This record gives sequence, structure tokens and C-alpha cells, in this order.
Amino acid sequence: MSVAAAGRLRGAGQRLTGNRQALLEILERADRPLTIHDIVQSRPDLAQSSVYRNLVVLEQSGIVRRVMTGGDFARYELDEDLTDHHHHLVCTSCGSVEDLALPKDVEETIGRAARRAASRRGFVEADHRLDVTGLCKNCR
Amino acid sequence: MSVAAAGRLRGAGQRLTGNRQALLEILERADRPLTIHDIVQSRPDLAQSSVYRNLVVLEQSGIVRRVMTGGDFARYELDEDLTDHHHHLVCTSCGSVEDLALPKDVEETIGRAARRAASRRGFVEADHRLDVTGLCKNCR
DNA sequence: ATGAGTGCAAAGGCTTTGCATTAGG
DNA sequence: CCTAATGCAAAGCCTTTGCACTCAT
Repeated sequence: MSVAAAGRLRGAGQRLTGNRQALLEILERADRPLTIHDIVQSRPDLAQSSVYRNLVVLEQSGIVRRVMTGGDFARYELDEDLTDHHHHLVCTSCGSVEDLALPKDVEETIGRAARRAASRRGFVEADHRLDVTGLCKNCR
Repeated sequence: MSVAAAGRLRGAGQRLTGNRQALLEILERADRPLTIHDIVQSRPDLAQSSVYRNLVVLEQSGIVRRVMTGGDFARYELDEDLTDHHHHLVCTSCGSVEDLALPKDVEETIGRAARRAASRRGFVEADHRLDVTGLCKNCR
């Protein structure tokens, strides 16, 4: 698993336990943000409460990001500076989610517009998140 | 309140009750998506359960849209074809949300990229939602 | 050794639902 | 009139928390 993630965890004064390693490995392998259900299903030996607690720790350590894609439960993915900036393709019917990268020039346009709009309203440290929605192959 | 909304409600075979009119008026006045808590607070005579139920009806009638901005509760706003296409400016610290319109050329760039990316993955009826995140005046 | 992490079960908090009553068309 | 809508309270569901036990350092 990622050396960077482990270092960041230590840097936050947190221990690198087996459960946390397992979480990081699962999230690294995924090509989409995972639900708690996904995670526990792929590793039934992990206690659900520990998964919740460790994801909070990983989030606070800047390793993991919690994303709400519109379904009724949270999804988790590695922080963007451990992967790459990307967005999500969300099916409005079944709720499935896939990672999605946009062309660099589009990203620049969005980022520029986001920062400008934010500062105009007195917001600082502006970032953005974009979900592309539609009907997936199975649902269309 | 909006004639279009009332018509759309009727068209969906739903009754235009006092509660539903009240909801539509509140949402029309708002310049941001509202939480259930916001709504019940501004109209304490509305029963919370009826608000939930009516928002489902309004959503299924294509009048209201449920948005998850990352906080722990849902927010509701009028559907875009009753208002205008817009996005949200979300404070990552306090969770406050404001409506945000972007320049038309930026929207076109985003929409084009979104549709292209979606169709490449086999998605149809592609749309998009964008949240600009940052720290608001009070939290910065 | 010793405080953090874990697992189980119980509690929380937003949202949904059952049921008797009220009201829209 | 007759069905849908309402309000209250109870139930659901994802998530968080309490507590005793175990493990990382």
C-alpha cells in the first residue's frame, strides 16, 4: 500500500494498524468511491464500527475523503493528492458511481471560474467537485 | 406561487393542498436550497412528516430537487426548469450553502465535456452538478 | 507496560411509515 | 362523497458511541 498514506498517518500521530492498512489497500484498488457496505463486504473480518471509526481517522489525517454522491449513504475514496484530481459519473437510477477524469483544459476552465466566483462571495481556499449524472448502461 | 409548478403537480395527478402551496412559496423565496429544518422553522405549523412526504411528491412530480451538499441532511430547491441552471457555493466548515450562477461560456464548456464523457461510458441523458467549496466569510 | 484500537451491542439522528382523522376535488 | 393528505407517534436505517478486551509501540 501507499507509502505516502502510511507516512501521513504517522505524521498525524496515528498508528498504522492492520485494519487501517486493509482499508487503504481496498481504497487503492477501487476505481470508484466505496460505501461502507462495499468495504465490509469485501473484507467481512472488519468490524463495521471500526471501519467507520478508521475512516474518520483517515479523513482527519488527510488521506481519505468522504463523498456524498446523492445516494443515502456516504462513499469514501483516497484523497486527490494521493491519486489524481477527478470527478464522478453517477447513475440517477441505480446510484452506481464511477471515477471520471476530464480533459485538462476543461479542468482549468472550471477551476478558474470556481475560484473567481468564490472570491467574489468572500470565500477562500476555493475548490470544486463535479458530478456528471445520467442513466448508466444497465438502467437506460 | 408559480403557476407552472401548480400545473405540473396537477399533471402528475396530485392535489394542490395548502401544505404544498406553502412549501412551494418557501422554496420560491429562498436563494439557496433549504433543509427540512429550515422549512419547519419558517413555518412551524407544518408537520415535519408531511413536509417530508410532500417533498417526495414534489420531487416525483418534477417540481423540486433534492440536493446533498455534503452535510448530514438533505436540502431541497425548485427544479431548474422552474428557476435557472445554477450551482452551489458550499462552506466546508459550517456547511452553509448559497446559489451560484456561472458564466454561460463556462457552463457550455462543462456541459459539453460532461455529455462527451458520459456517452463514452455508455451513460445517456447526461447532466451535471457542480459544488464550489471553500471557507465562507464567517469561517475563514 | 500502557494508551490506542477493536468488536459487540446499544444509542443517536435524520427520514420514513402506520393509522386514525381531516380535507381536497 | 371518496380518496388522498395530514399529524402524531412509532419504526427504520445509516452512523456514532460506551465499554471491556486486545494490540501496537
